[in-house]
Amino acid sequence: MAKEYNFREIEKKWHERWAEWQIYRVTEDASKPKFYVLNMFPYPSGAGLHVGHPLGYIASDIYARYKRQKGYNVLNPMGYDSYGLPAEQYAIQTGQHPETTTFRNIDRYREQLDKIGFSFDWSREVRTCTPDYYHWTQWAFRKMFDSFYCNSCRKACPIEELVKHFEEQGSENLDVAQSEELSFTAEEWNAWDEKKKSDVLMNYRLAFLGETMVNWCPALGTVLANDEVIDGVSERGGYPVEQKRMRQWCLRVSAYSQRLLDGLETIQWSESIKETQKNWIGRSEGTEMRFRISGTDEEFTIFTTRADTIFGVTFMVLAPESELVKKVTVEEQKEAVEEYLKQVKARTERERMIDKRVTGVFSGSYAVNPFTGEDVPIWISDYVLAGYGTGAIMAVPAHDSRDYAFARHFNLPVIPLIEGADVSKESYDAKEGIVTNSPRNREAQTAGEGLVLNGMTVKEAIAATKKYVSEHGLGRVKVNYRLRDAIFSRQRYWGEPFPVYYKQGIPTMIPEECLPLELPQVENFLPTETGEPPLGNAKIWAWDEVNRKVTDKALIDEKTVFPLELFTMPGFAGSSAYYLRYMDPGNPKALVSKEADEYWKNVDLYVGGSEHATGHLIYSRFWNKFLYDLGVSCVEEPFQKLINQGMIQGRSNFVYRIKETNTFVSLGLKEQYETTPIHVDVNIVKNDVLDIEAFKQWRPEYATAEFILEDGKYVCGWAVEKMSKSMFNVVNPDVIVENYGADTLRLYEMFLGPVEQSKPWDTNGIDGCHRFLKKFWMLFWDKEGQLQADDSKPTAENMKSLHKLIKKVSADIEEFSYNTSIPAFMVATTELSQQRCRSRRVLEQLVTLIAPFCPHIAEELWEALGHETSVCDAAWPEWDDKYLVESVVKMPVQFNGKVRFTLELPVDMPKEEIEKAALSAPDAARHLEGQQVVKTIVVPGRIINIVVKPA
RNA sequence: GCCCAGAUGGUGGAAUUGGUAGACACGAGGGACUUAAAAUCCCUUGGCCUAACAGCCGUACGGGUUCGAGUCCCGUUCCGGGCACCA
Repeated sequence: MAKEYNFREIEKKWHERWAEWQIYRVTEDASKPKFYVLNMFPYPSGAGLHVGHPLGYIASDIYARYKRQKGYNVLNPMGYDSYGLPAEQYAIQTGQHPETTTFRNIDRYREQLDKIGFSFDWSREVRTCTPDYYHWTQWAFRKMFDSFYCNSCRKACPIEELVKHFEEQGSENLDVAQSEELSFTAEEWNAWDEKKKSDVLMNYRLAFLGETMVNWCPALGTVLANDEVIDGVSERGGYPVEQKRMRQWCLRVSAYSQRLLDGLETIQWSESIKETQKNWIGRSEGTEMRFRISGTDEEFTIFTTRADTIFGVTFMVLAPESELVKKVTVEEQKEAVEEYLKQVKARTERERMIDKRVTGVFSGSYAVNPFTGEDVPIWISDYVLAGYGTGAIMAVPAHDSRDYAFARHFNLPVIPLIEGADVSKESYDAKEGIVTNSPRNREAQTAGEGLVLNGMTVKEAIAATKKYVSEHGLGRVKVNYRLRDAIFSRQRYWGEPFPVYYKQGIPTMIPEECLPLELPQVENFLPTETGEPPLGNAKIWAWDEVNRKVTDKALIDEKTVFPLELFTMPGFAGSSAYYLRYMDPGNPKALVSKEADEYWKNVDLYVGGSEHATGHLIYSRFWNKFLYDLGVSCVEEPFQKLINQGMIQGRSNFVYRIKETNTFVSLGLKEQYETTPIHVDVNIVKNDVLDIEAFKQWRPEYATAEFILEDGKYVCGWAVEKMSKSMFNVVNPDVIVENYGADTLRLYEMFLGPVEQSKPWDTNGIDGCHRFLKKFWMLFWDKEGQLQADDSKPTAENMKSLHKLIKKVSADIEEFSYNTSIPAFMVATTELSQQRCRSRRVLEQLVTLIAPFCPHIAEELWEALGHETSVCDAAWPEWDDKYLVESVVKMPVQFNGKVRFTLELPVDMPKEEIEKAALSAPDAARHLEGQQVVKTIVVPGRIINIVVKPA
């Protein structure tokens, strides 16, 4: 009897053995180099895992196992991002408490993950919703509150330093990140009361309370961060989002804009993600210029990247929210302006996006162009954003399409400044060409005497204007970033509570010793449309408890009960530094110990979806940079290399019902009838052929269905769609594991295509991978089911097949092209099988090679080969080019000055020798001496390819 | 509108980075074994022409560089992703 590949038994056995051996537990080990592999941890959603989820986990698990075999001490942890909107929405929809559903979902996830055979060190698991974890989320927030960002030293510093500065110099000589530029003296500062000082400090803290325009989502009952809003609706649920002015906790992410940008140059991420982040940060170099309001001494500042177009300014525009609006609005225009402001306010973000009509109103005032002395009208329009630059612009309709549209609509003049630019139909926006009309005539130039741009290229003109402006005190060179501060509070229940209480209205941090501040139990955790936080429903005792804890320690001076902050933190709070916690998960004294952090440093390989490009991947980098400034994290960038696995889409199947009947027609014949396509569960379809009996039982209304078949089969149609329950195209990995085994699932997920590419799941091809594993298995057993490994010397052919495979697989794993390794395994298996390879040495190495991909079968065979330890610790084999004839370098050679050769020579011939020999060779034969010609390729013309093999 | 990535058989996808395009797998067709089915194994499978050998055409489209282009350059079309009154 041949020995059967009983994957169910094998996988069960090894799951138990791994648990018993604690094989995946890692500790810091200075004798080995470290390697940190990390997956983006999942939200434990109610639907459980589908086959798309494990894709990235499998890819990283293969890498982790490979690195371990290469001798690294590998950290490969897993945990759950269990606070936040998705978990809470699921709880609300199913009418349960989020804590109940979250923990149940986690258990379900764990069960599913365990079946796939990952090498996670579960002893390091973290859950963001447990107090011993969010202790450190609150702790970091506290630290941010107590810090400001110093621009000149390019780092976060303790707020005490800033207070000291204020006491001594007021706001003089300050170069720090701030919400708005404030100006006060030391005397003023010292005279202010606590409340006022607190308010002023909010302008500088890295975590601060800010009165800002927020994305308010009434349906979700909470505010959302910019990255959580897509096309004017919420990312979760697609509910409408409106702009609302609210007092919110914010993180001063913008302080780190430049460092976030610079850091991108030091990490190995895909170009597209880096590009996305660069766009999101949106650095733009320009000039700030001051304009005087005509007839007054008042000045205001604008920002422009096209300082060279100063002579083409025909009007100015203020954002409707700008504080200047009041100042510039004259009596006669007051009514019109107020009407316009009302109108703007009534429009939601979404309406503004869809309807891009040109709107605006004249303020009645004029600004003086500092270069020409001309008066230009000041307008108010919502095409200028309050939050970017200074909320005011100089409009140059000839060279900016938005200004152009505005000018044409309100009939304002257009003055072209580039030679040959035709602005009769549209503006000329390109930053190229020769400048003219600048200035238009000498007399017009009063204040700006000396600045002549005519004849310059646009680039030269920008530089010249910048120089002139800063030298003459008309403004300054300025870099602006589009990156906004993150809104950090949510009016929801299921999140980290803020470690904040209000002392006489002053937001105050709960002392470090009193952390964590635990989330209280509440009866009603539903969000409200008005924004009243559900934490307000907490029973008094829960809050009292916290207060007592704080007061008993005499850490606050009065025995009064102070109100606590009722907002909770957003989903990204817990996921921003979890990779540090994995290094030292149980530590009650610190987020991570110095020793653990210095050993593991940062994540070497991070695997996850690209949808987090402007969310988690920005926040985490910001958070880590802050901790780096604090000296908590010893590496500035948290994720050295990033791989974005593609999404697995669903492959839906359809049946075609003939209209108004219960008869279904097969795909090939459907054109003859009028039909309606209906989604059919992909689990009752195999290779697009419908299981008719299963279909009849699927739904009661199909029990009596009739079918028009082709070739005796019912063939279904198919389409690629999102994997979702409603499309009946969800494939559960448990089912695959049950039918084919985890090793087949792992192999097939990788075989499906490049890891980084999105692709539909199609169970059809899985048989091929399963067949391969059977063949692989049979390589080791004879007809009687006996292990057929002996100590015979491997043949040259054996070695060639093996080393070809080692080389290919090693290179593929390093490059994450697992999909091309699998064919190599198939070819090698076939070759070794044909060669009737029995050599223990060869078979053992073969097992170690497949171990990262299919650990269960590898363990079983490794044990059968007589090993008592796990294959996880078997050394990764090295290849030797001497066995590889195909491994060659190609080198074009000039032959007799006329003929070119491409010589394919073994790699082990030193490069210098080839070159020397080739260049001096009177004929090619000299290279071929003592070597056997295996293949000669003569391309019509003059090219010869020669493949040689050492004799 | 701007930026990024891509387009190869019926399908998923290979191609040592400028050197015999289509590896490997699926699907399809044919065959062996079997009472039969499953499983397993073998052969064929880009298109056209041919009895066959051979030959010609083929990597979205149009040009170019090169002895030689799926690969490099220029232009066009299409699909995907990101940003978007960001001055």
